[in-house]
Amino acid sequence: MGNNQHDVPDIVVGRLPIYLRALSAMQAGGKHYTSSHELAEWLGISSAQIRKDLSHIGEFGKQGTGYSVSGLHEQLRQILHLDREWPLIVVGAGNIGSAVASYTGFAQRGFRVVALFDHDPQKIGTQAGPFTVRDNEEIPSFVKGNHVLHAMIAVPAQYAQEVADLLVASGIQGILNYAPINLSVPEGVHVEYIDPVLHLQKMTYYFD
Amino acid sequence: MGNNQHDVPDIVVGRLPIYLRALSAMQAGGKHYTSSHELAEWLGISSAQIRKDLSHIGEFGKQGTGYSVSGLHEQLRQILHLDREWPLIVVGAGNIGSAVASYTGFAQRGFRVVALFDHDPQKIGTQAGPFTVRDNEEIPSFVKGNHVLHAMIAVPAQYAQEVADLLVASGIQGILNYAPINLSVPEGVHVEYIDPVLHLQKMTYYFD
DNA sequence: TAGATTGTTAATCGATTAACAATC
DNA sequence: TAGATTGTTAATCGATTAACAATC
Repeated sequence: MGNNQHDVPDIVVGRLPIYLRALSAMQAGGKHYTSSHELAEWLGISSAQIRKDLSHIGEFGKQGTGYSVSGLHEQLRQILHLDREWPLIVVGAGNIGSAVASYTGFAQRGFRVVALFDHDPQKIGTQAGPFTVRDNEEIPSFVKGNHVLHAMIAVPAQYAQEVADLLVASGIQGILNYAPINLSVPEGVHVEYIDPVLHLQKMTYYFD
Repeated sequence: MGNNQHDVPDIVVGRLPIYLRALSAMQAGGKHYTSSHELAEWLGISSAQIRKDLSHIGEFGKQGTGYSVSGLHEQLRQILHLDREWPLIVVGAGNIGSAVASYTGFAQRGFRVVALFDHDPQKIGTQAGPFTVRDNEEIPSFVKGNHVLHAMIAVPAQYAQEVADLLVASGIQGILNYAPINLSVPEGVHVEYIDPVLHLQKMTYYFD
């Protein structure tokens, strides 16, 4: 009660999309109601954690009954600002960049790739899935002109920082970086990382 | 001193590959020594955390001097069992699976994709980068015959669980799942997840 | 030596879990 | 009503940080 949106811990914010994803799956499966216990089992976490997490953002359940799947889904969508479609650009038209730009999984979940950029004159102008590859030099005007806030970086590690600098200078506020390197960005710009090798290396510790 | 490998907290194990990655970058940059302070600034975490994390696995530094970049790099490689090359298979020869199978970033970091599988008769036998797509039915014999422990799942969400079941039955012990769905696997099998949309959705909470 | 930095201990901080009154 | 489940409080657990003696 009286939960200010801005005192939700980051770690909790990070789990809300996971809850949303589970609720989508339940909805697709025709389920109308669920409980913290069921969600917890589904996700392999504790039911107390789910109730506690949700309590940071509001009250969505009914004692004895649990949660309306579609109701909670809709609430989470609004809290995460996913009740709209966010445009997104991809920089880097190699294997990863092209694959990710063509990925069809964004549409249902609040995002749409609107352009694919590359630095290489050999690639500029070529077709990659539904996109004609644009010149990196067009990034600033494109980002400003289309009110784009999100970008994915899929260039080799040695170019990632300069691309990030260009993106930030262009007005990008959220970067998802596929290059295996840490970026430095100004306060206020969000960076997330995807590096499959880190995940694999984490597992090998337990192997042998 | 007397640190048993098995009392290293998971959360610390998860950071060791990040340290390793930073040390590789330093090494590539010709740096010979570093300190917990320098690493910390590089990674945006505290120096105390780095020293504390490393203390779980041994003593690698010298007072006054810090850490030998190559020395600590080598130690971490050994602790993470990356002093060998791990074979890896990819299931799903769509956009993402094909891109990831062709990704050249595995080789230097301990992994090598050795086969790409798909269920679709239209795809089996076709070429995807350096791979001829194999039939999913070959997975059990291939995994056993080649002592493969790691697999990446890059199939549509609705098939991911059955693929996971097949992989586990074949002897796979570590799964990196690109499908946006939670998998259930037996005790002892490691699962890691990559879902770019979760990262993007986490950021939009802070936007608007 | 003087300055720097480690590895470790103790203190702090924050996240997770357990428990239960409220109530559908 | 009786059974179930929420939202919340208090207890526990674990992770991070601060501080510093040891020492290169």
